[in-house]
Amino acid sequence: MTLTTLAALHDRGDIVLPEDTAPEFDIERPQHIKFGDYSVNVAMKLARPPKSREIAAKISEYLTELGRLVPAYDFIDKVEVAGPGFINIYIKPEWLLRQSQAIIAAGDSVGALNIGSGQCVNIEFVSANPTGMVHIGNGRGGFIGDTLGNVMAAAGYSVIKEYYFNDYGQQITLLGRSCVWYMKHILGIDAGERPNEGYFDHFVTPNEEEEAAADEQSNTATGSVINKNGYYYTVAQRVLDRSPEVADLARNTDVEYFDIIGAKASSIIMEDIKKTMLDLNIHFDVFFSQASLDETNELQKGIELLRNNGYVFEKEGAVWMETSKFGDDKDRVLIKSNGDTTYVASDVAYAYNKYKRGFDKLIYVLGADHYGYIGRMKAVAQMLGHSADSLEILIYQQVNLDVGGKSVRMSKRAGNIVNLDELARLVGADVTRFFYMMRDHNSHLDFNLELATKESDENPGLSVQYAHARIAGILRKAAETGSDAASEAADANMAALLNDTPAQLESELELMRENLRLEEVLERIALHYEPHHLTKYAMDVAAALHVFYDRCPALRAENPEVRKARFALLLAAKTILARALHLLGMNAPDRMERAE
RNA sequence: GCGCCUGUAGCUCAGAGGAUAGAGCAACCGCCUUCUAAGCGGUGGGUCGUAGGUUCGAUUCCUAUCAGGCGCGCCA
Repeated sequence: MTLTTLAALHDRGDIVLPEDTAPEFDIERPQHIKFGDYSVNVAMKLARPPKSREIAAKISEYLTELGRLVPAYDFIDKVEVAGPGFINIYIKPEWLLRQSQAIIAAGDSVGALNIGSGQCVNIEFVSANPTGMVHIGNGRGGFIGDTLGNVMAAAGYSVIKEYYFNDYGQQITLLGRSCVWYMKHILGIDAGERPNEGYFDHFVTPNEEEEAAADEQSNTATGSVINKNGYYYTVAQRVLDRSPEVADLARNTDVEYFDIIGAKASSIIMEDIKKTMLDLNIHFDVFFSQASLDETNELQKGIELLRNNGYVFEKEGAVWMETSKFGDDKDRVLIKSNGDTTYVASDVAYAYNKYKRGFDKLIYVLGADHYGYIGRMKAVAQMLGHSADSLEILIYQQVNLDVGGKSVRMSKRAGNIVNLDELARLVGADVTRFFYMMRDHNSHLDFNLELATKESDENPGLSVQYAHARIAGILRKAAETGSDAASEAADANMAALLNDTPAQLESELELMRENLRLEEVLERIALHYEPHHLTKYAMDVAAALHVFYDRCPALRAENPEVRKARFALLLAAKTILARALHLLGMNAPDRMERAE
């Protein structure tokens, strides 16, 4: 169903197309299968009822003819006109069933597309500063970015996943000062009052101290005693273990030493973050250091480029860029009046660096608190000589804790921050990933830790893995009885299933319809940056598999031809499920072990 | 004050201008001599925040409004 179809009908005088514009229409999958596999609304776009029904009838006749005469259209079973002029197209059952073998043949690359046609895409996500652990809030970008990257790579884009970390500037100094304060406690030196600003664990009260020692979530406790199990205390200890010479520096209060110790602490924290990411199967190709922008002089080059392009001016002793010329709310400072470059200046340099590396598209996955980035960075893209569309910012909404049915914001002050590695340890990486990916990035996420850690029945992600494991179990069983499901499936005659009971055939066709949706789901995700559709899709395939499983025994099929054909369906579904799970960064297990 | 996100079943959420608005969980009723019951079948549950508008057709687009969240630094 294309414009050429319409043109042909126009030429025959069956329908009248508008002279100047190509008609817009949609090909969609109806909600109910009784309306066909595909439905086209072009007739209603061209005219109002009842005229639209006449047009639909003409198109329907034409398509029926095509299906009968043209081999390339022989998948068309029938075409019907319904309602105000819907053209409903039904696919031949046998054709659907036969696709199973193509899916099996595609294997791990099933669903691969070429809509990206090799375009280079840089996806930056997480990018949490190495001054503390990634928690369940700022970790959300990890799942979105990683899954989106996986899907875009499958869709034919050349994808680089990147983590930008800020190892530069005042916060490292602050981290160093905090670290020194803890070191003094460790070394038994008088540490004095705790600095107002910086990175600290919560205190514990004396009677909570023992309890806290046994409880790794001890940062929920507050009191007056230093928490020796607190994260920053342990970081300070690790800095001392690794670099005993800094014990001398800790006695010194000079700022330079804060920077040195801050750098050591930050690299330890960065290692922890990397480990957390690894444990959650969040993969990065590049970890990009902000400090390196200064070392390579790109910080200056970026500013120079903007200056040469005429977007830089001076005001009140500071150097500004005219982002407001490109739709930003206001202009932004690049160099402060004290001579320091701003964080924004680094952003310019970093974008400059990315474009220089040849990326066609820069995608930033950022939290809602970075909303202000959109206008400014799109302006930067244009000032650097690229289109506003070449830079895309995905804003994910905040993650709150769901405590007793109430949404509670995580905060350092409240001491209720839950780290991502804790969550991964409690519920496992696979469930964590699925849980996060069930929601649109635009939606708020209320994280119910209690529920997430509860019995796994409530986690639909496991039902998807179970579907995969179920199939693997059947294949295992087949192998035990000396048969090879794969080779049986390879020479199966899928038409054998057409004699199944209506209920069986229905479930078989439904399974194949779901299997065949993978490509369009991936396309939608890649084009609209909506990776959450993948979890819904995986659940749909799993549900179809479970129904099929209940209705259609394969090993015990009385007819050997039916058995073979069902093996083909099982292998196809297994291929699809494994692919979906892998794109989600999850395991596709061959066995499920009950955690009871 | 201005801008962005959200408001859909008891709960958490899907829903690409289409036909009778869906899923998971929770509740209730069935189904294991069967390839794993982490499953399947069934029942109940909705003024799609509210009010207008555009359209043959609006949960979807526009305007207004209410509610919740976030953002509007020479911080990072």
